Amino acid sequence: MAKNKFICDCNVLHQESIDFIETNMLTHQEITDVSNLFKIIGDPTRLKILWVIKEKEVCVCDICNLMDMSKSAISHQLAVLRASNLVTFYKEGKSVFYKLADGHIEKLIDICREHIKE
Amino acid sequence: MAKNKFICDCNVLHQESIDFIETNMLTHQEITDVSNLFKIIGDPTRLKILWVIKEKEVCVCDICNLMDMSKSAISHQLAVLRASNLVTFYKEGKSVFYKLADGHIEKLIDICREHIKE
DNA sequence: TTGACAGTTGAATAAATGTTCAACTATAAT
DNA sequence: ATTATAGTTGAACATTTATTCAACTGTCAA
Repeated sequence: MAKNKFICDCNVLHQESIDFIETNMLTHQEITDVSNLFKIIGDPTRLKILWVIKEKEVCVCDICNLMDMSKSAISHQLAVLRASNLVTFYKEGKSVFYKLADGHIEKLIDICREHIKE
Repeated sequence: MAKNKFICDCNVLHQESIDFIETNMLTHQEITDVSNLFKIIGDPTRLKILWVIKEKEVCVCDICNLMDMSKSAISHQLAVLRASNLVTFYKEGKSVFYKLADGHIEKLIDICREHIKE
């Protein structure tokens, strides 16, 4: 049924389509989770970080040098990646080494590159 | 070689790591393209629209009703999706029907849902 | 041709976000 | 102990971005 008489003033409703789609719709939580993950990868700085640590475990210093960015900027984005469990890390002396949490992100990036090519 | 003496003041450099990573690094253009695509899917409204039209070709009215949002808001986001060639559309009378441009996005969403489950 | 409606668009507003700066913690070396 | 350095963090600032509002186009019906 039309839920939003107050927001949308349309009369053209394809009820069967709407019902069918509503049956297969993602939950609000799923939409939130999935879009949040994409949003995180949807920033060039974070994407580049992920790409860098996908190749090798590297310390924050190395990331800064590879990306020509300040330690602070990198560290802030690493905090975002940590909060989303996309990366793990271990300390060694004064350095902190980061690596990808799992292979899903790699897969995501590859599929996306395929798409771009077309 | 260290490129940013001015930005990062680190001394701990793992040169072999840096060289190896730089060899396999994505180009600036690739980083931009890929992150732009992810950013577009990384918005809950756009993600939901994509999910909706993945199931069936529907008109803007139907999308509005399914999502409880105004025609203007939906139309603005459809414009973004059009600009990125993620959707195609055809007109039928006063209505405009949208559908997914290809199956890549579906694949992306599925992989992402897998990731979320863990 | 007039009125009604599906959809688009530009400007304005409010909210979210990325980087910088400065202060801080923790580890290592002298 | 003191100093230097790798890394983190909070506040401030500037930029981006999503939605609303109002005006507009184009199609259909009377």
